[in-house]
Amino acid sequence: MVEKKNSSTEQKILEAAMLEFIEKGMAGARMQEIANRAGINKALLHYYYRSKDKLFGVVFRQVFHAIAPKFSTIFQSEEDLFDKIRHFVSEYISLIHSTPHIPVFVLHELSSNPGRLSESFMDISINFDRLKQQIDEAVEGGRIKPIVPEDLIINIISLCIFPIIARPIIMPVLYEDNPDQYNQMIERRKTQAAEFIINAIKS
Amino acid sequence: MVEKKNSSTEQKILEAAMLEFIEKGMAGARMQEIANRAGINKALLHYYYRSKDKLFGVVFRQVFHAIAPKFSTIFQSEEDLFDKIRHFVSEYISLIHSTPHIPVFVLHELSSNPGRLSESFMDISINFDRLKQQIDEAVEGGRIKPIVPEDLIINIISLCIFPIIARPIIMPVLYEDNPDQYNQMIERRKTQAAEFIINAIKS
DNA sequence: GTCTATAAGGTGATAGAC
DNA sequence: GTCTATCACCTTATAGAC
Repeated sequence: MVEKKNSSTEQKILEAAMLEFIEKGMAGARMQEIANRAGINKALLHYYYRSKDKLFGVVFRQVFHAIAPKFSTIFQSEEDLFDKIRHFVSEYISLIHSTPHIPVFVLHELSSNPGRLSESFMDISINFDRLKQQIDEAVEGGRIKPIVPEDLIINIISLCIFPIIARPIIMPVLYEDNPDQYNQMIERRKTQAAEFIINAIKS
Repeated sequence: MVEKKNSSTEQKILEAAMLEFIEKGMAGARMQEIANRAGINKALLHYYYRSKDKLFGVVFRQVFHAIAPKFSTIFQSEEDLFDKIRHFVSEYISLIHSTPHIPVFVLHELSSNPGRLSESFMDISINFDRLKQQIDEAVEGGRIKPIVPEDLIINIISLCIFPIIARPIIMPVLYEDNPDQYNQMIERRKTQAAEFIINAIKS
């Protein structure tokens, strides 16, 4: 109780920093703009977080965790394989669609900063074991066509994320810049993408 | 013939600028570093291209054109639908794999710069008409399951590009940072991804 | 904890000699 | 065409008052 507005201010800074970093990236973000968004002074940023680098580190870790752990949660469940795919695709498209800029932000920073941010997913250790096991069993049982489990997982995630991060290209090229048509496509995918995958693998 | 090294220097600058911009993005790129890479002086950059902004504009347009027009070339051909998919997937994965940082660069810049770069694909006008027509015909003829042509196109492209741009995450998470395993997966995809798609749609 | 003022260094761009 | 030297501005970070 010693610091009244401490926790609140610290939180406001973090939220402002997320918006700024996600939108502009580490190199394009400005400490002044973060301060403006948080409604406080620039010097306070350095009081709570020592430097731009430190602040970015906190933001990146938090942002990455916000979209990565969802894998484990659903993939580890004991649902039937096909239902698990349906479930995951629907949930994950919704999640990514609600924060569509995060994946490109993460990929861009990992690209520009090879190595430096690697620890960010060291501690995540996403667990695909149960899903891989299910896929192997389904292959051996003849329920689905032979496929390398990792390949199928990559296909599933690709079909969820890419249509959302590629919106700036898809919308003008395929939908004449009509946002409604684009959003309808995304809605449709929440069920159709899973059926596409299931058709692709079932024997 | 008035300017001896003109064309050569201008070209060296452009190539150096591509490397720098693709790696660091517009905000992170440094004119000094571009000059270093080109083996010339910083002032020369401004002699040939007026400003960082102009130089970036030239680079972005050229980079975007390098990966976008491939769509039309293959998609417009008169191959059978299934063979066209096989053909495109193989060619496009090879192309993207050879310059894996371009898609994230393009998406990041389009994200940070909503509107400003829109003209870049105004003049491209990728032509999906023939492919869409083929898909519609295959649906009506009962050769493939009902699907919206745009949805199938998005699926195809997603399965080609995402596994490559997500390498910084896929390699540590799925392959324990082993590049060989990752590269084998990409090689496998050149044929397997097309079969995955064809299985998904064929009746 | 929060502010104003300012230091210290980097960056895009130009002037002018060769 | 190509270089060196330099300007003007912007950005991170800190000092110090309240």
